[in-house]
Amino acid sequence: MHLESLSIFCDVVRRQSFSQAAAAHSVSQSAASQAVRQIEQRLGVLLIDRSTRPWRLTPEGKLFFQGCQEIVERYHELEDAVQRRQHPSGYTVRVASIYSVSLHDLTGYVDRFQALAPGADVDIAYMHPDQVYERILSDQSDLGLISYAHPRRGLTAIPWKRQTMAVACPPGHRFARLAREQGGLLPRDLARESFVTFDRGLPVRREIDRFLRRHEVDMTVVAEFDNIENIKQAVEDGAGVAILPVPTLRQEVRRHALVTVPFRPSAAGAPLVRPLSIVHRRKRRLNPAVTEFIKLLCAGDDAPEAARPPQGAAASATAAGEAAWTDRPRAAAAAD
Amino acid sequence: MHLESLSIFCDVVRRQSFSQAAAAHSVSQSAASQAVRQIEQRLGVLLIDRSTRPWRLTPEGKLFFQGCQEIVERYHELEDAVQRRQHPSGYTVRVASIYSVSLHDLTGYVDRFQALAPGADVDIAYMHPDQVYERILSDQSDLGLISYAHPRRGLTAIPWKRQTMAVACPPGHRFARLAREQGGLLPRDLARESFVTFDRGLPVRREIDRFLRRHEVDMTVVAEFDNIENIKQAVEDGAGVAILPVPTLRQEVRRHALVTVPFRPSAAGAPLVRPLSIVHRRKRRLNPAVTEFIKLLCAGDDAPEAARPPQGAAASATAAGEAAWTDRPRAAAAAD
DNA sequence: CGCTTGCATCTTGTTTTCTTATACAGGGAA
DNA sequence: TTCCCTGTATAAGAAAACAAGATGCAAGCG
Repeated sequence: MHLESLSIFCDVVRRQSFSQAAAAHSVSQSAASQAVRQIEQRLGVLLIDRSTRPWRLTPEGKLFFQGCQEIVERYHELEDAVQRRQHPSGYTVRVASIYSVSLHDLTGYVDRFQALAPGADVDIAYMHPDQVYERILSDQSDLGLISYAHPRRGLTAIPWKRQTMAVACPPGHRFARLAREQGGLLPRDLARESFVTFDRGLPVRREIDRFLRRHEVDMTVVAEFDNIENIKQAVEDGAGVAILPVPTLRQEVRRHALVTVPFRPSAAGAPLVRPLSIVHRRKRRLNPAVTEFIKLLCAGDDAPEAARPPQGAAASATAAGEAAWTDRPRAAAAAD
Repeated sequence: MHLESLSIFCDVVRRQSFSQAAAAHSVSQSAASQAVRQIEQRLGVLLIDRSTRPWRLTPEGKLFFQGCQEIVERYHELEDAVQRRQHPSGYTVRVASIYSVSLHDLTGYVDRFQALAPGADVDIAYMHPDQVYERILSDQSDLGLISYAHPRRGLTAIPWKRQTMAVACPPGHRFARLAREQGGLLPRDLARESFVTFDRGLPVRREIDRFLRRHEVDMTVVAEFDNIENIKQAVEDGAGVAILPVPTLRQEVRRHALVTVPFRPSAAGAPLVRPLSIVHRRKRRLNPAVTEFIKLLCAGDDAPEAARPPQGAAASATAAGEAAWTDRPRAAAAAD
């Protein structure tokens, strides 16, 4: 019997809901249903009486639930204990992040985390996305922060933030005035504008192109880079405008080197956002500090900038890791 | 994490041997090795220090072993408790057996079992092998006793007995004298003899034919039946001789209706035996009484007749169910 | 030294499990 | 009632996990 199945069963009982338990365990509702059924079949006993609505535990179900709960808990404690013995005291959470997750974003979390878990330490390193994947897979880091996370063999990703993207231009650009006067611009205002953007093949570039195509806007690409810093520099130098995640422009905006011009809400389709994800090794138990840190990252969406969806969709955030995708074979890494 | 893996780990530790633990759990040594390794990988901790010989538990391994042992045990007790609640008291072990496992064989076991477990009851029904499979799969019986068990979807078989086969003939037959004078006959003595045997297509028939072919003996088949009773009757009636499992001839020998003539040990290949197996539903927890009964059947090889291999090969018989095969898709059922 | 024993690893075929899509049932609203 | 909505079960196909056998490798032993 799979301990994970037992855990799901317990969660189903506690929440009185298959679907919620499934979400909390990052599996489909179907999988939760099947997990419970599998236990029942193995035991040859009905644990849940589904004939009544809402369903209830059978007497056997109650008995099993109580025992299960304790067994699952004990096992988790055992794993903790074993891992704790290895790293005798004070965990270090090793985070590998892409450059463009600004330091500023993270320090807040780190401070809160260290307040929360005095013994623990967070060690953040910034690097190219390929290296992030690399370090996670080679177990040099516990967590990775990347954008447009692409499922990969041996990795699990948890959605983290969705950064809205906006047009960046020099303060003197006509768009800057447009932003002041109208509060933003429409996609079609970009038509035939000089455009500094990402290399083809990067996921972010594909997203931007899709966005422009959707709005039937044709821009003039004057330069392509594989990283945000170069793009910002080019825009500062007057090469043209760019579409970038707003939070990455904080510094330049503050020192008035660049201006962000948001898109005004437009009819056609979703706004342009850059999804950031937390990735970690799959099939690998994360130590308690890491789990805690993930929980903090996800829960603490009272974070400064992240563009949150208006409401809803945030429901059922319980365990860190709900709604994670897990890998699928083969994927091409890409910088942005 | 698979509870079975934890259980294997515990067993590996207790026996200080991967291979023995594997055998006790009816899996390959490879599987045991991988199970332990999987735990280690998940924990990111080495449980067994393999650098020394014999290997030893690491400190983490010791810790984990202690906890594991208790968790596994607790879970088993929980399953027991849940199942016990369903069948409030006194189990009935429902056995479905082919006709040719003589009643006599079983009553001894049943008596011993009832002495051992006063509350329990054994309910044996005799039927055609197809029906045995049927009843097991449809959960009408807990255990099945069949010969030449063929892997089937959803079934697990545990080797039980190996009945030596011998020639059966009427007391007046020349073979009877041969048996008295020489203690048995050689396969080639059968050449051109009138032969009553099983239907083509039955596993037992194929075995017999293979045996005769191996010894380059050509017999004259005068009748074919799909069951032992008819064959015995035909031999009694003087239709010819037959090759049958010795234990199935007990009654006829006692009342001097038939004589068994064993084969004298001969060079070419193994002796002719009929393997009997205990089958049960796979992926299904057997209740304690059933487990106990299986253990009794397997351990109690102090049984009257079964032809045991001289020595060795009986090693490592610990848990009931060592060296069981588990199903493989599709199989043709056959009577014998 | 070569042999035997015991564990690890690789490969391969099968089984299991997961996901998506869809069906179905009960409860509530129109 | 009838329709819709919510929540769970089921089906089918795809993906992952698993197990067995073959083989490799290292240590003990004659």
